[in-house]
Amino acid sequence: MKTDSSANRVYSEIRRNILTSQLQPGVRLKEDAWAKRSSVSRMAVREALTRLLGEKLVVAGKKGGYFVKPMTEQDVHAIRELREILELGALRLAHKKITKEQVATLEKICDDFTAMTKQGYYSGACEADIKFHETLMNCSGNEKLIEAYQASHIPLFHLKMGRSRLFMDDYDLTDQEHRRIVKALKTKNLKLAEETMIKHFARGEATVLE
Amino acid sequence: MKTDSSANRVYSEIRRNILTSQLQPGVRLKEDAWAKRSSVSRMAVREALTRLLGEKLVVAGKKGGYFVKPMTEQDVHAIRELREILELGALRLAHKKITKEQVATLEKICDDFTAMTKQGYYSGACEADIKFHETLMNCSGNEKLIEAYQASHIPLFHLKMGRSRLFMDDYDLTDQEHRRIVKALKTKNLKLAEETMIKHFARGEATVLE
DNA sequence: CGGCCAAATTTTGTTTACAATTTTAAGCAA
DNA sequence: TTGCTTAAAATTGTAAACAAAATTTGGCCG
Repeated sequence: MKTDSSANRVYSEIRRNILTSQLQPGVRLKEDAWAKRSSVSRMAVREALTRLLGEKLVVAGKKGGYFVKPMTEQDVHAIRELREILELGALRLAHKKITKEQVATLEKICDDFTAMTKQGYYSGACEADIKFHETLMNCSGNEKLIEAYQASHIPLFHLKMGRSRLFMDDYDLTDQEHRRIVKALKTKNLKLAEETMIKHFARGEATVLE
Repeated sequence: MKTDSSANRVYSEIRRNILTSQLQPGVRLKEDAWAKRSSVSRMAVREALTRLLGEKLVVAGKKGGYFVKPMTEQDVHAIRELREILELGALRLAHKKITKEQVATLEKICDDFTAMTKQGYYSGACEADIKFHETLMNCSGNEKLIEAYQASHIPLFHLKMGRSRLFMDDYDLTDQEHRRIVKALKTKNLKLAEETMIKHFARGEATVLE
């Protein structure tokens, strides 16, 4: 498949819409509607939708048709558990092989996070938060682990988290915890990094459940 | 998509062929050839292939066409690491919530494994081995974790392992380790279960690298 | 003999058309 | 109004046809 094929274009467009919650879970994705909207043939849309089916971003109705995959409360909890497993795993791998440059990148992201929260750019801060964790995953150096992380659709989960994070206190704590994790990695203190990350996630869940 | 649609049929067929290594990594999957072979239209095959693209079981060539995803030596290592992360995570969750019935199921699979190795059914034993680990994942009760495990295409990895497992000694050790893990879960000895599983995987890698 | 160019073939990308199914809407009687 | 039946519309599933691109083939020249 060439990267500029029409099927690929509409695939990217629908995917982005789902991942940014422009498309609500459960809504039906009509082939003709997307074909007209994206100025491609209906078959291109079909291809895009079956590909997203493979990625488990959409589900197929028993009587035909595709729907944005719904996310239950149970899913939110399951994804949080999975995220913890994957990120702690990545942390242990990163601890062994992280480079100075990678540490610097993480520190830069922390600074960005701080700056944006101070100036009231909360969506931007949320993006920096996501980026922090993605970068940490990359530091694991394990391509399959990174794939698994991406396939678990953290952005969707993170959005749900982000919505409930309304207070300034939470941003400050998040910032401190991120920085403590980086520092622990820098000083090869795996134990501290692990403990901080576990607390980080636990607090995240508590915040959501409030 | 109805479950008996032609696209779904050919999807299942190609998928099974990849997962059982009937189709070698890297080979090109020609639409017309599969259309004739499966007596469906070419578009149905295209759908199947794009869905498999979403599942990352095939890759798209830059100049078009689909190919069975190749697996490098590096991938084998990465998947082993990922597997360890996911299975240890599942073990910790299972430790908290495993039922008597689930323990019994695991014990039954161990017995099957023993019986088959004794009688020389080594492919069967390999299947029982895969089943043991899949069942363990199920005991975690975390649907997303199970999905991640399945999406990591362990069967392909396991086949590579299985090929190198030529000696009877290895089957015996595998059997013992499986049983020790089940016993540890039964007696709520998480520490022992973890240690045994870590050793189990370490030995697995060593066997392959020989 | 080997490399290179062009024609022929194969293969994929895209569109259109049609059939089958499902959903929606309308009419009608209780 | 409500529930049922049936017609109409919308939507998906399937196939065929065509265009574009890539691959192979075969011959030509050095």
